[in-house]
Order: sequence, then structure tokens, then C-alpha cells
Amino acid sequence: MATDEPAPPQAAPESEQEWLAAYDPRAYTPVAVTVDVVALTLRHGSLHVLLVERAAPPYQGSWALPGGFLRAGEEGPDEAAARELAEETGLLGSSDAEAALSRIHLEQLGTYGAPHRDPRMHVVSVAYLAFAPDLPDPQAGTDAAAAAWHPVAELDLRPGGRPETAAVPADTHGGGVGGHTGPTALAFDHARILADGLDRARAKIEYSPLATAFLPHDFTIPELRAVYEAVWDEKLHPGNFHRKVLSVPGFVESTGTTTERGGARGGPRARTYHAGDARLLHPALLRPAREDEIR
Amino acid sequence: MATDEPAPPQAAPESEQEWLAAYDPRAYTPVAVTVDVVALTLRHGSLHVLLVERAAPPYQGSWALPGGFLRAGEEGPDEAAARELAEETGLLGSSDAEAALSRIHLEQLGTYGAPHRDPRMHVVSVAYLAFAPDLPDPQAGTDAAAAAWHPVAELDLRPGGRPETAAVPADTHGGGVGGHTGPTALAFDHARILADGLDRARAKIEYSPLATAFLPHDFTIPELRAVYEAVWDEKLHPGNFHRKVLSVPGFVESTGTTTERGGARGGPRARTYHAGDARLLHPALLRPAREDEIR
DNA sequence: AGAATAGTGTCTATGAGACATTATTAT
DNA sequence: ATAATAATGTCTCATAGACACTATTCT
Repeated sequence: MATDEPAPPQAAPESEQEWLAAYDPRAYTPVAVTVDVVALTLRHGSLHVLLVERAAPPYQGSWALPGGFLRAGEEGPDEAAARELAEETGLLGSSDAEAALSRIHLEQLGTYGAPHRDPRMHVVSVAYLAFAPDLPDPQAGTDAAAAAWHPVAELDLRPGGRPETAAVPADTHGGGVGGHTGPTALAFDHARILADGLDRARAKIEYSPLATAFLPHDFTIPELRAVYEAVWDEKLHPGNFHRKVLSVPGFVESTGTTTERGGARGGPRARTYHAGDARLLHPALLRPAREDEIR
Repeated sequence: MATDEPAPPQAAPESEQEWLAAYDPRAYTPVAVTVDVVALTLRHGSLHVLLVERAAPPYQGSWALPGGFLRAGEEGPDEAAARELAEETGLLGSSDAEAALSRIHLEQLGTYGAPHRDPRMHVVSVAYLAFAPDLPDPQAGTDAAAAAWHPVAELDLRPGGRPETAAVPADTHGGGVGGHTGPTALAFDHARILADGLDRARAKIEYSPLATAFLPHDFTIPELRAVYEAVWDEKLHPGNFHRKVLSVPGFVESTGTTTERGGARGGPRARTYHAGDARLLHPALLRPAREDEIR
């Protein structure tokens, strides 16, 4: 921020006031700033991500992460991401929608700003990662043709990936959700952003209690285990997981009650818990080591 | 990116070509994009950060993180950060400077874009974190009054911090490095960015081998321990640390030689190592647990 | 000589994971 | 009745950390 600032058109002013007055931001090559949200949830036991179908070029008809332009001078990226998420999930207005929104975890994921990632102009996108409990199906926004939760497993994440500098849509009208023949491809560099978000999510639930953000306020240990199994795509040992969760201070707190019914295919009723006050898990829930991820 | 896009002035065009032609980015409220770099190194056994003294308002005379405006259309934030770091460290041009630069680790830290963090206009800054070996003193850049490595311990990091939305410099001419009476305050929200960078650095060296990025190509285990002790601000047990480092596959590789001399105050000569090929440490080097950081 | 340090050995407490077991519930 | 599951118990192995010890080098 100290060097290479665009100099004002006139000679160097002597006071900050003069500098401000002489400063004309529109005299320089513009950059647009957007936010994109990787919103993850669990539906029917598998990980889903919120996508919108683009109603306008570029990538018209393709699925993309929900997002939008930063309202310059009015909001920061954090607020913009929260606003976009609320708009896109349809969680606006109603009072219990506010409550539902407040339970969603939202954190910054990273910023993507390769010069030609958007063919229109240089767009720098601040990406966010959200963990949400199972939500109703979203309504299509004003300028999105559709909005829906997609199973992450059906999306085309890396295979070749879209090169960061390639901006020409390979198939402007492909990528629809109905009757597709292969994994759905995403617009822009959103496959990369989603992949980064999934990596972050997998790492985050190891040392933070955020897996509970995928569940309703009260939940059972087996439900919590299902979250870990879905995010990590690994089967976990039920007994060891149970004991481990209870052994981490502040992770979960007992409600003193149990579920109404036992498991769907038998078994006793499970005790219910809610999230504790820990912000970090000590010791962490390490996911099974995979040799190939080390180097 | 799919919603709230500024509509082109004319009616909705039918093809992407028309849309592009009708698109005028300058018709909307502008946002500036900058990159700032938290460059950390070890000097005389303590952690230092690279700062520049601002030669122009706002915050003229204050110390700030090195950085500058993104060259719109020409470079992404990653390249901009690398360029700024090279310029500010004086590592440009010469051939072995290239080699030194290539050994510096650079990763994205986060993006800071509260509307009034810069009084001139809405500036969204993509912050980067760099780990560098001990470098020569930097040269002041063209528009920075000075550039220097500052001991992190002497900086005013959080105490009150600057509120993200407060943009009025409290002391435009304070904060010099010579003969100051208290901790140095930083310009803009750079204290917050630096604090976040330090948090990231402390966490990163737990599970990645990046502590080696603070050292020359060949180093000893005690030197590596000094890195951990400086970053974590904790004394570590020499014997246990030694055994632990050697037990992590791919962390360090023996060079087969030893140092020329023993320790400064006695002791045998230490064996030298260089960084191995591991990208993650398994098992991680956990820093001593601090109860107060959990909740 | 005395002190500091590199590196190794040993012991203990803790946690991860494999496996077994009991009690409870759905079909 | 049978199968599935919640929850707990037991055992083994790996690791973290405390401590001791030897060998080497500096002042």
C-alpha cells in the first residue's frame, strides 16, 4: 500500500486534503471486486454445495457459485458475502430465517484475481466458505435462472480444471443439472474455488468444532459422525468416534434427553447433545493419515 | 458472481459479444485493489517484519506493510505480491538475488476490505504472508521514505487495535523507529493484518516444514529449533525437539557434514541438514497446549 | 578447568485404533 | 426372532514429554 500508488494527475500535493481532492480513482484501469460463496450443507447424508444457473453471459446456462459485486463504499467483503448468502438461500425477512442464518458459519476462503478469469474485465473475487444445516430448497434469485443444492460428488472438480487464464466458455449452454451425461462443469474458475473450499472444510473440522454447524441445534453423536464421514468421505469407527468426541473438552454438551426413536434399522435411542463452548478441539480429531497427501 | 452484476446501460443484449461491447466498467463506483505483504524473517534470534515508512499521506510518516496497487489487467494478486516483495527487499536484478527470492515462501493470508479502512476510497487489500531467510537491509523504494526490518516484539499489535472503520490517523507523524517511547503503531489496519499473519505463521510451522524457509539452504537442528522458539515465543526441549524432527519423514535430510565450529558458548559441532521433500509434517510438531487459546 | 551444548537413551502418561461386549430398538 | 445400532470396556501400539547421560567444544 505504500508503493506504486497511482500518482494524482497534478504535481505532488503537500497536504492530505489536497491529495484527496486531487485523487481521481476513475483515471486508472478499473478492477471489479466480487464475492463468491462456497456454501456447503448435508442432505441425505452427502455433501451438497449451493449453485446458481447463470442467466446471462458469460457462461450463460452454466452453474456457478452464488455471489455478486461488492457494493463499493457501502460494505466490506464479509458483509457482502453474508448478504449474498442470505439472498441466495432465500433466508431473508422472516424471523426464524434470521435465526437460521445466524447459525451458519461463514469464513473467508481466499481471493482469486487472475487477470482473465472473467472475460469482461479484471475481476478480483473474494471467496467465502459457509457451513449450513440442511436448508429448504433455494428460490432462484432475480438474475439467476435457478438455484439448487448440488451433490459435490457429481461436480467436475479438477480433471484438467479450467486453466486460470482461459476465459472462453467451452460450452455456453451445457452443464445443466437435468439429464447430464457426466459431471457438471462450473463457470469461471469456480471448480478450483470449490476444490479449495472442500480442502479447507476437510481440514477445518479436524481441529475446530465446526462440524456441528452442519447439524441442527440438538444432535446425536452418530449424526455428528455422519458429518465427518460425508466431509472426509471415510468410514469412521463408531465406538472410537463416540468415545473420542466425548473426551474432547467443550466439543459437545449433553442435553440429558434422547431421540424419540432408535436408528432407522434398529438400535437403541441415541442421547442428544448440543455444541459446547470450545473454539478449538484439543486434542484434534485427526482424519486417517493418507501417505499420498504428505508430499 | 451470478447476481447483482451491474447491468449494462442498454437493454439486455442477446449475445455475449454484444454484452461485452455494451459493458462499461467505469460507470460504477470504483474499488481499488492492493496487495500488502507481511514478510517475516529471523534476525539475531528474534522475529522481524519488513516495514516501510510512508512518504505520502495518508499516515505519512507512519510505518506500514509494504505493498501497492494491483496492476489491473496485467497481473493477479499472487504476481503483484511477489513483485512488491522483490521491489521492497531490494532483491531484484542480480542473479543470486533471483535465487534468494525463489527460496522465499509466499502465500495468501486474507483480504481486508472494510469500506473506510483507507480514507481516500474503498480499498480492498489482498494480504500475503512471506517467510524469508535473513536478508540484507532493504533499500528505501521510490515512494517510501525508508524500509527496514522491525522486531515484531516492538510493534503495537492489538492493544485496542485500530477499529476497522476508523480511518483518521491518530498521529500522522508518530511511529518513527528511532528513539520511540512505546511500541510502534502501524498505518491503516496493518496491525490487524500483521497479527493475523503471526497467528498464521505460528500455526503453519506446526504441520508444514516451512520453518526451514527462515533458514539458509543448509542448517542445523538447533538452528531450526531457534526458529520455532522465536515464532512461538516458547522455549523447547532441545533433546526432544531433536529426536522429533528426525522422526518426521521428509522433514530434513542429512548433508553428511557438520558445522565448522561448535556452539557459541561451547558444545560439539552440529550436523547440518537441508529441507526434505515433505509438504506436510506427519506427525505434526504440536506447540505446547495453552488452555486459554481453546475457548 | 569449567560451562555450555549436541545428540542419544530411558521411562511414563496419554491418545489412537482394533476389537469385543452389552443393552436397546426396528422390522 | 433377527439384525442393526448406541454406548462402553479392554488391549496394544505410537507418540509426547520429562529426565538422565555422554561426548564434544568454547572460553
